[in-house]
Amino acid sequence: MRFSVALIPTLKEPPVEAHTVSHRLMLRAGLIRPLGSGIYTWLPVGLKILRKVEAIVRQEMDAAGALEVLMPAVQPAELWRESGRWDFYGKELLRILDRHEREFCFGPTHEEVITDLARRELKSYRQLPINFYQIQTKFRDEIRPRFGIMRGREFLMKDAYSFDMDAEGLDVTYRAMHAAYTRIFQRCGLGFRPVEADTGSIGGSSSHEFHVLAASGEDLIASCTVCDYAANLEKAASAPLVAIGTPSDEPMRLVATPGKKSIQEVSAFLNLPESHLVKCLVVEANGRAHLLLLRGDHELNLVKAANALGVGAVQIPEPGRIAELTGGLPVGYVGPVGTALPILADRALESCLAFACGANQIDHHLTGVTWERDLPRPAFADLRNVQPDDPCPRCAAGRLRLDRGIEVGHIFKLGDKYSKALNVTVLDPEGKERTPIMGCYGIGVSRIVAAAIEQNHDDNGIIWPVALAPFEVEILLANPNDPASVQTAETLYAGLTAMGIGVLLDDRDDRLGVKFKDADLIGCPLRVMAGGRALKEGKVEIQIRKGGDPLQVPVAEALVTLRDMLAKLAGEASKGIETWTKS
RNA sequence: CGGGGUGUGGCGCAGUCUGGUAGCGCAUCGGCUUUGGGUGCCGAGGGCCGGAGGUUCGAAUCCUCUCGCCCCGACCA
Repeated sequence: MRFSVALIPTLKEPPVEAHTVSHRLMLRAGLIRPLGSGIYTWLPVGLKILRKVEAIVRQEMDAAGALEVLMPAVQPAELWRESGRWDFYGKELLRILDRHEREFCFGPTHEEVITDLARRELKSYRQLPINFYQIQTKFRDEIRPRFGIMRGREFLMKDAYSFDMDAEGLDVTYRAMHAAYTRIFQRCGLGFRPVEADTGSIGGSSSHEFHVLAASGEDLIASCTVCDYAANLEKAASAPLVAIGTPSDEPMRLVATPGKKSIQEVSAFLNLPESHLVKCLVVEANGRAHLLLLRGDHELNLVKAANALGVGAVQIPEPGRIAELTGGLPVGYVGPVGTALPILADRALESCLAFACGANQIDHHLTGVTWERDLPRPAFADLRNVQPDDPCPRCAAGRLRLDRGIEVGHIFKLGDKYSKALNVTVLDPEGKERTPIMGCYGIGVSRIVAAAIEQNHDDNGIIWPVALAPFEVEILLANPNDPASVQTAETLYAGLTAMGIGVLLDDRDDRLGVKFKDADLIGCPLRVMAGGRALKEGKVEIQIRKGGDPLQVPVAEALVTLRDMLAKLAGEASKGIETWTKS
């Protein structure tokens, strides 16, 4: 591509609303332009990157035996009523009416459509297992779109849906998808990590998320410093903690704590570490109030709480509502001793010797509270978020660390939720009707582009991994009015193109400084200077975008050198990944 | 959805409080200059000041409504 005739509208300054690195750089490098909240046009260079990701995903899905289809983006409400999701899905679902006022939605996902296809086309166990995928634009009307492409409303997604006869078959398919995803992210040159995820209310047996590790990631993931254990924060567990607490021969005592409500305040006032306090949280689940107990220095995990209480979700009531539920108690003094509410305590409290907590009396706390002596042992469950340095639940030696990640892939055993609701059956070898079980597997194709930038950039711009770069090489034509420079640049351009290497030729009649700045911004892995100082000695200058000293090579050797350097860069990228992923 | 902010040429902003008919930088176009890190100088084009209504002799500026966009909130009692 020639810069002079392309549309690559780079910007010195991005619009104010862009805050995250990838959003700013995508706008500045001329990859995308916004059209509305959370919706973007992909400009020529941006689209090249998107297509590279798409090609890698497609190749690996095909290699894993999945079959590509393309389903409608617009789906009839009828189908969603059948699965029960029309009323359940909420405002994220963009609902539209056609000219006959019939209801449709713009698909945020395609379980219904694929399951409908399956019930029409799948008749026999001989057709199974089968796995369909598509790469398609989705629309989810996010509460708050942000971070540009990262959390847009419209986005490009690869989604796949598998059908197996039984759980053993699904296991095989699931593992194949796990392996395919690993290859996809490796080939993209990204530092990533597969982590265990909560299966939530759908209740499947397995779920993994694939996260690109980046400081700006929206999600927290926990991983063991020794073994392979890794899970997202919703799911991550800890091995039992060592017992802490004050000696238990102290009697329980009522202490006046006027105006001291927060754990921090009470801890300072009573001169006790926060870990020796118990945090008492009133929550509501399916209209029933519960008292949840946590160690003072621990945080409640709402997903775990919902799982432990066997409900879809738990709510934190407003302070006024809490007062109603506790007989007029202001928040801060609620406690487990003498409460009428059912109690569920976090596991970390199981071994607590004695603790301080609210006294169910305004401006008072209890100290030296001891299980059995002062109150019966409640039910225990894992309710908290793990913290850095918690012991690993898998191995004896490991400790957990927390990192930020961007979720770019998710694989999930669905079970028979949709195949049952839409009545998919196939005949088994005995001629009996059976309901296949499903898995679903998503990749945020457009999100990968943003995630790659979050992970690979410097102050001057993007640094593309070779596999995703819109062009592997950018040629800077030093001076378009100098015939020798032009000839060198054109020869390189033709040569690289003939070798199948993507190349951007900056042939604009502009100052070199401008070209340098734009080249850094756009971030092609290699930059070649045609003309200038080097050419006076019959050489071109090659610069690796990642850094290092520029290399001077004779013009005649330039093509071979560039090809070899690219191969080396691509190789380094995938080697780096192996050390990241461990497993 | 709740709270806050903001809307002035393509981008970044000033002007709004204290009403008098719109300005700066970048970008664009023309000319000269410069030519290894966003050159310098001269000149030009481009804005019904988000929209509607109102107050006023007069509204970017004041009032009402409306739309867009951005930020914060949905654990720490």
